[in-house]
Amino acid sequence: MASETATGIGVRSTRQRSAVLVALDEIDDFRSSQELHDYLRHKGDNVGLSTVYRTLTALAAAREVDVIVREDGESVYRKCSGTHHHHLVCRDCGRTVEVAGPAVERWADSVARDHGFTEVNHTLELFGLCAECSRG
Amino acid sequence: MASETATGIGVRSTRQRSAVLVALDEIDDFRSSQELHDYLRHKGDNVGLSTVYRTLTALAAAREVDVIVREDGESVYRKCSGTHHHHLVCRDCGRTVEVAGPAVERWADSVARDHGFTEVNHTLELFGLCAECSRG
DNA sequence: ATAGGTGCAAAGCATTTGCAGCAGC
DNA sequence: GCTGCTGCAAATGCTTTGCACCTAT
Repeated sequence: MASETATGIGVRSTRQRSAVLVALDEIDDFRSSQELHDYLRHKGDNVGLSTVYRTLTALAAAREVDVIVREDGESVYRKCSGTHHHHLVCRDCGRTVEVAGPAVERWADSVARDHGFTEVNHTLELFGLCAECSRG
Repeated sequence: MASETATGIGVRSTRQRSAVLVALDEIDDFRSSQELHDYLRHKGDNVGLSTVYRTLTALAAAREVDVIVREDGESVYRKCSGTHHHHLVCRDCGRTVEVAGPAVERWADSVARDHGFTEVNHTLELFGLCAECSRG
């Protein structure tokens, strides 16, 4: 809450940051930095690749976007609701559903406590084929 | 079950594969390919880095080792029990505890079903500070 | 003998960084 | 005008691959 800006990150409002934010609003599946960069390029919003990387990294750090590290090690980003949740992602078309699992959170907490661990966070993502894609 | 060998992968038994398998037995935290390579090197078991990569990839494909993709995108490997489980990992010292969560598995299945997804698998890892490390 | 395995060095990729120029404030 | 932001290109770091040699069977 130090200094509120249009983008939520940084101190200046620039064309590039707005463009990235708009793109994230338009797309609502997880996309990599490079994919977002291509998307912007095709729209005519030219933004340097490094800027896309820097912006997404900053947005993720500010918790304004969710990040998932895919199994191939590539990071993908998506604008999400503010509350804690996980994702059910179609591995074919990328369609994403936010899912909340209070039971899982409680389970994670108790497992951590049982083993004497503190400051525990968790990663949990579900990957499968959505109804559309499984009618292949 | 085509052809059973000493290592569980490939058709030949080589010094290099045995060395990697032994190392995995000796260490029981998650280690990257490069870390395992260094470990072997210090032991005097010289194995090419590419061979370590190839062996770990093959072992993971054969489900003989577990893989976790860390947040920085690096893959880390560990020999684990055969049954399905997840991990509670100390982010400081790397100490790892296998945890089973039948409730989580059921939850994942039902969430997937509710959304019409099929062939769903999930990634779930807990990261925190173990008792030792939190007494900093 | 012959395929599979190995190792080196080079290539591939995603991502980060140095630095000069540009642009909000 | 300052300072932060941008963008290019170079650098980084993990991982994969081409290819010639080696070795278990």
